[in-house]
This record gives sequence, structure tokens and C-alpha cells, in this order.
Amino acid sequence: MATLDQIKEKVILHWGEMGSLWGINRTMAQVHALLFLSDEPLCANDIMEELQISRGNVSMALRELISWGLVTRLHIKGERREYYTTEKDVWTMGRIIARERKKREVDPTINMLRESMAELETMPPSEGAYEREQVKNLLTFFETGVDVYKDLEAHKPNSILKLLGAALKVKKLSS
Amino acid sequence: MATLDQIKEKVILHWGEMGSLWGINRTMAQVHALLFLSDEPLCANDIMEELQISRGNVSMALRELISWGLVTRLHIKGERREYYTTEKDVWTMGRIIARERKKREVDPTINMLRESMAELETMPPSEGAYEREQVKNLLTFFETGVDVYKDLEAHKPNSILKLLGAALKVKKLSS
DNA sequence: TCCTGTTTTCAGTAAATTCTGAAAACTTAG
DNA sequence: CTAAGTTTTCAGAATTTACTGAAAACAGGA
Repeated sequence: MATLDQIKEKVILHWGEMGSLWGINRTMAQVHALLFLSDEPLCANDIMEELQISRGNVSMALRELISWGLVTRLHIKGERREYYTTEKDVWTMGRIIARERKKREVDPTINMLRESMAELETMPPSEGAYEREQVKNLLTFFETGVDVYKDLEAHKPNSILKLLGAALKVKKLSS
Repeated sequence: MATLDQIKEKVILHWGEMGSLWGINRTMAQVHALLFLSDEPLCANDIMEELQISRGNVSMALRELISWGLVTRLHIKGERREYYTTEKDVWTMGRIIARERKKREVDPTINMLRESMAELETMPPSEGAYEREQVKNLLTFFETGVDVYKDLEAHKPNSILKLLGAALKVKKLSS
């Protein structure tokens, strides 16, 4: 029979593993999960204690999470310490993560591909035809992804995604 | 003035960096990029030489890529060595990657969340109400993602994604 | 101003991941 | 079967990444 704390720990550890599969470091993901499951904001001490990690590590993880826009710092009046919370709505959370990953990974890749394409086009047509073709396809692929992303973003994806989810559920029931 | 090889190298290195941001190791991503840009299949020796890595490393990277379904082994008649190619269509490639990541990351996460949810539901209603709420939201989020994925999969995403790309392009031009 | 509690920084250490290279295993030809 | 060419495996080395903890910096309060 699992206690609440054991269940929380399981979720937090798993989230940490997932994070490290995704280029986000384990601790950062764990801190995020801990805050996500916490009803009230936590201070650095709480986090240290819950996750058994050093003060410095907490500080670095929080800095990163803040830079992603996933965590916000709270000054609680009368309190000397800072408190932290995370975005609690999963759809908004998903949107933030998508935005950041696009910015950090997709955009630079598109730039690189455009540059490469430009360079490839200065070459004699006889040379590198296949490479040109493939780089172009890759570029189109990423650009389409960005278009889809922007479209969702423009239409307030919260509602769109929720609707989509509901629609698919109905469809599943009726089929 | 960049040569063809220099351009290829740039793309390959960048793809490697992206890979390591995504929990795929650098070498594996580089091998993938090299094959993707190669008109003809390559053998282990070619790869070693192009990427300046050891034979063992090539072998391991290929094994992984094959297990992802991104690379296939070719027996060329009259040749003793094995040759390797990768899926050349970007849309299919994207689909394969999505399928694998779902299998390796999303499915286990959903299982874990379902388990946690079940455990949380055996607890007295007064305890862990917030945690229950949040785990449930997370679960719905991932389940919706899977539903969307399945829907795309069922409809042969090649065409759907290409169409979507085209549609968005038209929309952009007309707005 | 100084004092106290707090957060941040960062050099050094620890841990995890990746890579090498040589040996073993496998494969095909003769 | 043996030999030669090729791939795989894996222990240890190298590299990269993450973490600690102590010192520095910071932020009120008195």
C-alpha cells in the first residue's frame, strides 16, 4: 500500500528520467515535477530536502526553469525567502515547452539548412544534386512543422487541443 | 567558398548536436545524417572514414539506428561487406521517429501515470486531492497526444502532413 | 552602517555517457 | 575444413555532463 509521498516520488523520478531523455537534465525535470504536484509554492529549502540535492543544484535548476518560463519566483510578503511555483495548466505547459524547443532547436536548424541550401545553390548543377534535393526536403519538413506550430499558436492552442482531444474521444466511442 | 564536403560536414555536425539535445547520441545522429545525404548506400568503412570514428562505434550506432527502423542493411550481390541506407523520405522519417519516441517515452509515461492514478484513488478523498487532480490532467494531456498521433497514423500522415503544409502555405500567401 | 538570512556562483569532484581497439564471433569462398 | 574478410562485443579509457559545498554576493532590517 503506497503512501502519498511514495506515489509523488515515483512520478517525480519518472519525470526526471523522461527529462534526461529529452535533453533536459534530470534534476531540472524533477524540480519541475515537484512544483507541479505541489499545491503551494515551495522554497529552495523545501526542494533540497524533498529531492535530497544540494543548494547549488537547486539554484541552477530553478534558474534554468525560470529561463524556460516554466517556473516563476514569488515574493511572499513578510517572508525573507523566495518561493517558486510552476505553470499548473498542462496545456499551457505543453505550449511553453513547444515554444522553447522550437526556439532552441528548430529555429537554429532551419537557419543552418537555409545557409547550406544557399551554398549548395552556388555550385555547378552537376555537383551535389542529391544533397541539394535532400537538404531541401529537410528544410521543407521543418518549415512545415513551424507553420503548423504557428497556426496552433495563433489560435490559442489550449482550446484547439482540448477540442481536438474531445473530438477524437467521441469518434473513438462511435466507431 | 565552401566545397560540397564542407557543406555536408556542416549539416552532419549540426544534426549530431541536435541528436544529443534529443536523447539520441551524437554519433548515431551523425551516421544517420551521413546516410541521409548519401546517394548510394555506404559500408562501415566509409562511415568510419567520413566521420573519423572507430569501427566499434560505427557498429553500435548502426545497431541502434536499425532498431529504430531508420536504417536498413543491404546485402549487395557479389560484395562481401554489408551496406547501409536510411529512409530517404523526410515525412516517413518523421513518422518513424514519432512512432519510436511514442513507444519509448510516451507509452511508459502513460503507464506510470495510470498506475499512480489508480493508487491515488485508493486513498481517502481528503488526502492528496491536488496530486490526484494534477496527475489526472497530465494523463489526459498525454492520452490526447496519443489520440492525435493515432489519428494521423491511421490516415497515412505522409499525405496529411504534406497537404497540411501546402494548405498553410496557401493561407499565408492569401493573408 | 553592520548583521543575518538567503541566493548565486564556480572550482573541483563525482558520475554518467560515449568511444576505442583488440579479441571473439561470424560468414563466405575455396 | 581452413583461411580471409568482415562485423560484433565489451573492458577500460576518455570525454562530457552534472553535482557539491564553500565562498562571494545580495537583500532587507535594525
